[in-house]
Amino acid sequence: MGRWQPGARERLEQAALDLFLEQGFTETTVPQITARAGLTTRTFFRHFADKREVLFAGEEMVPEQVARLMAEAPPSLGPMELIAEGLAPAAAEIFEGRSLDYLLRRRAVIDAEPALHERELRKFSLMSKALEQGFRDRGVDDLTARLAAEIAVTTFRIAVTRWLDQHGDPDLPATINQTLAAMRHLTNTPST
Amino acid sequence: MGRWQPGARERLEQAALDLFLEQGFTETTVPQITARAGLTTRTFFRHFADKREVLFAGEEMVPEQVARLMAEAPPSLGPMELIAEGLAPAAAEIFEGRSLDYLLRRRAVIDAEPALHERELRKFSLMSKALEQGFRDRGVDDLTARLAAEIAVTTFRIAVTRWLDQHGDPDLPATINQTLAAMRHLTNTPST
DNA sequence: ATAGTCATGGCACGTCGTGTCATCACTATG
DNA sequence: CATAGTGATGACACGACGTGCCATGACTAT
Repeated sequence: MGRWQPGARERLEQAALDLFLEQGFTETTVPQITARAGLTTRTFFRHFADKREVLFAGEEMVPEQVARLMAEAPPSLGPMELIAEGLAPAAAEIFEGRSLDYLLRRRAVIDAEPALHERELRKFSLMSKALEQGFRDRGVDDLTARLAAEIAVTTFRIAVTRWLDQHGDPDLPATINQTLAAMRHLTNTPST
Repeated sequence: MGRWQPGARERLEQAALDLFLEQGFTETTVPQITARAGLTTRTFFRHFADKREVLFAGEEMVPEQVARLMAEAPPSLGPMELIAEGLAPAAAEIFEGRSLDYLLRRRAVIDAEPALHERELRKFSLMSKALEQGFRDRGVDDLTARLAAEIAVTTFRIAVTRWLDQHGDPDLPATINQTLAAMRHLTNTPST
């Protein structure tokens, strides 16, 4: 036993998600969240930079995870090969420990609130920055690194959306492969 | 002469951009902006939904512009052809009337403030939604429409970044073409 | 024991953004 | 000329957000 009830951060996340689902993000105040978690308002802002961040906890490690996975990959892989091979493992690591149900409820809250969508876009932007740096570290030129990073994130985002739309079936790796195949088919269309 | 000094909105935009450059976004308060524009705080929020929006005025018409341009394009064009032909004209219309200097100063402010970057990402997201709908209206299937929309926006964003990095030379249409060519080259790389 | 550490509580405060009503110049209609 | 209507702005109160600062109190190390 600790000096305080342990798991304050997790209690805040749980209380916040529940309240957002019950009565909406805007209608939920920080004091309401902390009251349900048995804490005070000031403590909330010690754990999360702002009210929105409570839905994105744990994602601050994504850039580091991406950097590590890219550094571990065989140096011989080109950008598109790395995307094709690395996206599914990366997704598995990012979503590790979170249930499909949690992801669906979280998405429902985010989709209902433009301010939360904004924050989610920023998280993907940070992920893209990490990918871009990873590609550069592998010797890819600046423009290609930037493009490959954006392609990877876009494929990831669209695949996850489709995967959640179908409640997890087919599985995420298969959906990623389908999405990537569609991307290649589209961009390989002749311009004439 | 009107009953009030005309151009309140424009005065607010100008005062805000100047103050953001002088002392930063966070350090600038809305009363400071309105004082410089000769207005009151309440009036600021009648013109802009929040403090960040003052930097994105006029962009609310982008989705409609995109929809119109896509509807006017020859129906025979496939998604990638439409992107290749339509991106430069779209960019010209979106940036019409804004000087390179204005775009550079605006970007400097946005890049210095994550909250503003978030808002910019949301604007691009809305542009993507409009593109996606436009592709669907042209008979493109859902997945391809989504992918094509994201490809278009990504190409647009990266090209504009590169164009501004080089202070406008080469011109934007040429930079768009280069960026799109690099995108095709990357995605056409064999996976083996 | 005693000092140090660290998550939390409590409080004050500035800023943001909204609801509400008043003002006041101009416009339309008689 | 008179009167009612319109629309942008002013003025004020208020709740919520987010931060700075100091106090508390339980655990830890020596």
